[in-house]
Amino acid sequence: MTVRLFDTLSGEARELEPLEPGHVRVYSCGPTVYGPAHIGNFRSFLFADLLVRYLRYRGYRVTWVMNITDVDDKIIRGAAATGIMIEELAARYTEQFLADARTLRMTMPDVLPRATAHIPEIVALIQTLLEHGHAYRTDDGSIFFRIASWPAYGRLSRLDPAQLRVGERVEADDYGKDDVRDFALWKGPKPGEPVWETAIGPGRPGWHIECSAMSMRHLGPSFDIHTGGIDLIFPHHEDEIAQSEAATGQTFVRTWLHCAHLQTGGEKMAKRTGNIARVAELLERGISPRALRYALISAHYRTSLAYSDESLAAAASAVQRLDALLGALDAYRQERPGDASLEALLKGARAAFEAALDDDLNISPALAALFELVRELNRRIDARSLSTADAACAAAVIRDLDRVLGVTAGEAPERLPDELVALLEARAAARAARDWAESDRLRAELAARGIVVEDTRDGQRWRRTGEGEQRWVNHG
RNA sequence: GGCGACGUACCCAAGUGGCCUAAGGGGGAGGUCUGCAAAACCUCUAUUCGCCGGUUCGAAUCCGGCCGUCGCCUCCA
Repeated sequence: MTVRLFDTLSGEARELEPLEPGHVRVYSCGPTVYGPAHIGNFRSFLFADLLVRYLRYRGYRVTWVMNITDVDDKIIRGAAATGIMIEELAARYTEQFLADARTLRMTMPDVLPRATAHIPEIVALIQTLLEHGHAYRTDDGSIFFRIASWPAYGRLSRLDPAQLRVGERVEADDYGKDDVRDFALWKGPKPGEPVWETAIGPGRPGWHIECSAMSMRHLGPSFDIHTGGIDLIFPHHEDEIAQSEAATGQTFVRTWLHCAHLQTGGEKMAKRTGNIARVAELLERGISPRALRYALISAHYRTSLAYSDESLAAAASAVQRLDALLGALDAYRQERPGDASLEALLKGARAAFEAALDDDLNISPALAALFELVRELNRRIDARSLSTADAACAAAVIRDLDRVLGVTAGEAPERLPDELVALLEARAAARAARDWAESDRLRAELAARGIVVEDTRDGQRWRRTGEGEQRWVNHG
């Protein structure tokens, strides 16, 4: 069994064969830190996270690089509008991004390179392109990539350069271009904009060049996987290929993976349409981060995903179903011989889970396999047909599969204040004495203090009421 | 205008020629279990896959047309 991934450039699914056997190098286009990212952005970051988690689950060593664009037109405008330095604005939203990423349990990339920390690499790349005749200067000190010098331009996006509509938003300072379709590698100095004094003159980097410079700096001139949103295919990734391959003469990226858009209200979630939701706002509304993560990763990455309050609620229920099972397995105690068919059940579920994800990260059948296992384990819990050791074994398998998904509750349960623990213990005692009136009174009292209690054959379990992060904790 | 994706139950969403009288999650309706509650389990909730033709022994799956939705075409994850 091998991992197959759908490559945008060739238009076909291909087996993953890392350049260096056993070691996969992945570059993901990360955020431009001009404001807080919305959850549509996070869909694409979490898709990359899922990829990395699965490859590691599969035993690959993975080097994952995600860039942070900390200088661009929007950041400059944003800083000017709020009267702060661009470094300050970028730092603020970089922090915000990292906080949101942690909230959503995104694996931390091995490297998070910032554009402003890679000016020498960017300049060197542009110098090479100038030397090879793929780039030219204009009067204002800008440097452009000459599309006409690169016949393969348009292959990734399947666009014919000759057919490209010339945008209406051509800036005044772009008039010096030889061809309106040429794109900026370096932007000449302008008042009020950051300027670097470099060997190619003063100015600042264009958007596309940073990804080429940073990916090749950290992963080499040729690497395995490059991810991003589908909207980056053109022009961003098309430009990356052109400038990188024109400079090195080598294949830039072996497999291009693109994540489809998050849809809400029937259209793409985008800042310009205003139909956005942000992680911090959802947290304030009491949404569980794990439910949000589940909602964003639970559909195949190449299909657009409908997001709504309803989809979020469905995700929350699905996550709670997993929580409830794990809680039940952890509390389960039964002296009896082991379940002879359990091993085959667990192996079968794992095999189905892996087969689905091997197939271009097809997560839907993987989740189906997981939930079929959940139902079967619940049946066996009800039937008391598992031994204590069986239950622990089953829980371990679920948690192992969750290394890929990252949606189950963490290991460290919350400690309740002593007075609430006392109430739980009093209730357990009342139940042991079959004093139902007292038991119900204590349940109501706990409920009034925000604690839901349930009774199982293996004792009480509790969790906090309301929205937000919830998990069942077994108690006696 | 050019290029592309998609249309499966109340919602989300797999399945891309026979194992489909169509996964899984959510929601809804009944039931079992339970002191009660919750959880869990069981049954039901698409004889049908946008519409119309065609190919085939056989199609949700292939082909053609039509209708509809969405995306990209130098801000974009």
